[in-house]
Amino acid sequence: MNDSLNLKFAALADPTRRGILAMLAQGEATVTDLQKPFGISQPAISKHLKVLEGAGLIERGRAAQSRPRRLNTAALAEAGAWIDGVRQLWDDSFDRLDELLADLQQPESKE
Amino acid sequence: MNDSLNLKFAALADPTRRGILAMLAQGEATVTDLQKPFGISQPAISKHLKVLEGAGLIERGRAAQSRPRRLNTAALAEAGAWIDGVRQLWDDSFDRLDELLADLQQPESKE
DNA sequence: TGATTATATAGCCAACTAGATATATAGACG
DNA sequence: CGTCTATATATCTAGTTGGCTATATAATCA
Repeated sequence: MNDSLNLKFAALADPTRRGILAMLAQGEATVTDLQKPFGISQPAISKHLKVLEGAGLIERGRAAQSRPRRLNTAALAEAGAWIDGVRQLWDDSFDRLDELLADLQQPESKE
Repeated sequence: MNDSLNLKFAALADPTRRGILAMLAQGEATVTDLQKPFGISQPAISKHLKVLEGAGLIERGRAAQSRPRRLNTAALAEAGAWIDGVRQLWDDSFDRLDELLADLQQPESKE
């Protein structure tokens, strides 16, 4: 259970894949387009795209013999939501109450 | 260059580490505390903590013989900011102008 | 001091990953 | 049809990773 989140974060862990996502944020791009900026082989790009697609982060279109990729921002948002969730949990947590109390008990805190 | 972002996303790629972060979102915890929920060895936990600390996502305190870990939300926020940046880029992109135009040229769009 | 508790480190191994090259598939076009 | 362009798949390999057990360090306490 939540495997798709797992796939998303695993996909985001690679810098080349993040680069691909950044490129796709500016619009659709073909495999050949995507290959240029990174100094790696076409199969390597295709493999990365497969991972990204498996994570739902991108989608595959079709135009003539090319398969332009497009960003799926909703899937990206899910990863962002996990991060926000943890941060929110932290912000709302009462577990740090003792710290606050400790602070209040030392009125002459220098620094 | 931006290596620290890399470390953050790599750290987030593992489900156990995300679990640890989720636990720490509710307050400090020791290595022993953290070990319980996951069915893995103490050294495995320590290794994960080392990765998380290397990414700046957590910090190490000290209390008697224990080293309680605490979440660093600012570092987490940086990963979130990258995601938001890509989404923003997509939202603001003019590359999809043609789509809009195509839409406008079909006035009888139902729905 | 010696025993106990908490954590870290070392070394090992199986699984996975990112890259490469070689080859296959598929559509476009003359 | 054959050729070119675009992409996908197969196979291999070196490097990384996540887990383990065994052991080391470090602080506490009797």
